[in-house]
Amino acid sequence: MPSTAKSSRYHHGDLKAALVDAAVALIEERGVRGFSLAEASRRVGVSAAAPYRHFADRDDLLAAVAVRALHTFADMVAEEGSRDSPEQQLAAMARAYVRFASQQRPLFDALFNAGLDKSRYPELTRAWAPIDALLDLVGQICAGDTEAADALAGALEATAHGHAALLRDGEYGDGPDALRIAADRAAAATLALIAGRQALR
Amino acid sequence: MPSTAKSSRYHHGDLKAALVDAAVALIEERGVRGFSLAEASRRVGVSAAAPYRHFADRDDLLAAVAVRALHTFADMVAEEGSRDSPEQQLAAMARAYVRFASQQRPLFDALFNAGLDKSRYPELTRAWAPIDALLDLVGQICAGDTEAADALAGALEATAHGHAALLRDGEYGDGPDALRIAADRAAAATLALIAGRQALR
DNA sequence: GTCTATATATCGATAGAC
DNA sequence: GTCTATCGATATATAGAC
Repeated sequence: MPSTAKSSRYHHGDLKAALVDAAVALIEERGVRGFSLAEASRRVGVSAAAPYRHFADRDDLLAAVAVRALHTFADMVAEEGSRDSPEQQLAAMARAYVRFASQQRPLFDALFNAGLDKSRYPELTRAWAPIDALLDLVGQICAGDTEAADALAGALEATAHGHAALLRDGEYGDGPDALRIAADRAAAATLALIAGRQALR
Repeated sequence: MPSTAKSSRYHHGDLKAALVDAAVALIEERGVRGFSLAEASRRVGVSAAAPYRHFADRDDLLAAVAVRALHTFADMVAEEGSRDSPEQQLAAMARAYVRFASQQRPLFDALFNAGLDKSRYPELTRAWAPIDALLDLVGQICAGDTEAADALAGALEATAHGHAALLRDGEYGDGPDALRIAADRAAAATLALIAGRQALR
C-alpha cells in the first residue's frame, strides 16, 4: 500500500467521495435547495476552496450525486429480476422504484428534482437504463408486437414514477405505512396496466 | 371608482397580486430555486422591504403562487367534465393534468416542486380536490364497490401525475410534440387502468 | 403601505502561498 | 491538493422615516 499512509496535514485520501457523501447528507436534511458547496466543505473539514480542485462548480457536485443515484437505482431495480413470471417481475420493479424514492430520498431528489441541466450532463439521461433493461420482460408479454411493448413499457414507467413522486411528496402520509401503501398500489397498478394493455393502442 | 385613481408616489394598487405575477414569471425563467423575494420586488419596482407587508417570508409568497396553481389546476381539470362516458371524461382529465404541467409549468413547479412545508400550508393538501371531484366518475364505473373505486382513483391520479412529471422533466423531448405524446400516453394509460381494474384488488 | 438604510449571513468563485 | 484570504454578489429580514 504505497500512498494510503499519507497522514500529513491533509484531511482526506478521497475528498471527492467525501464531498459526495456530505452532499447526500445535506440534501437529506435541507433538501436540494438548501445544499451548498460551502456547507459541504465545512462538513468534511476542508476549506471552501478545496472542492474546486474536484468539481467545476456547485452543479457539478450535484451531478456527481445524481450519478451515484443512477447506480443505486439500477442496483435496486436489478435485484428484483430473474424469478417469477414477467408480470410479477414488473410489479416488483415498480415496488423497487417506489422503495428507492422512499429509502434513498436524497438520491431521488438529486436525480429528479435538482433541476440539473441535462444537456450539460448527458449521463443523467441514462437514468432509465435499468428500466429499459426490463423492457424485454414487456416484450415477452406482448410477444412480438414491439409497438405494443413500447407503449406498455412507457405506461409502466410513468406509473411507477408517479407513485414514487407522490410518495416523496407525502401524499401517502409520513409514517412507515406510507411506503407499504405506495408500493402496494404501484404494484397493483402495474398488473392492471398489463391486464388492460389492449386499451393502450 | 374611489381608490383606483390613487396615482401619488406608490407604485401599486395591488402589490400583493403584482408580486405573485412577478414570482410566476421568475419561476418560469429561473426555476423555483432561482426565485427570490428580492428579485420579485425589483421586477415590480418596489423596495426589497415592501413585500414583507404582505408576506411573512419567501415561502409565504411561494405558497401564494401554489394556491393560484391550485385554482388554475382545478379549472383546467373541471373544463373536461360533463360530456361523454365516464371513461372518456377520466381520460380527458389525465390529458388536462398533463397539459397543466406543460402549459403552466411555473405553477406546476410551485405546487409540486417547491418543497413547501405542507404542515405550514395545509391548503396545499387540497391540490387533489379537483381530482377527488372526479372520483364519482370512478364510482359510476365501479358501481357500488367503493374500495375498488378508491383503488382505481388512486391509480389514475398517480399515473396522470407520473406522465406530467416525466413531461416536465423533458422525458418526452422538448418540442411541441412532447405535450401531445405525453397527453396521448396518459389518456391511453387511463383507459388501460380502467380496463384492467380487476387486477387492482 | 412603501421607502431608505442597514445589519447579518451566506454563497460562489478566484488568486496565490505552501 | 489543500490552505488562507478575499472579492463581489445576493438574500433575508428589521428599524425607523414619511
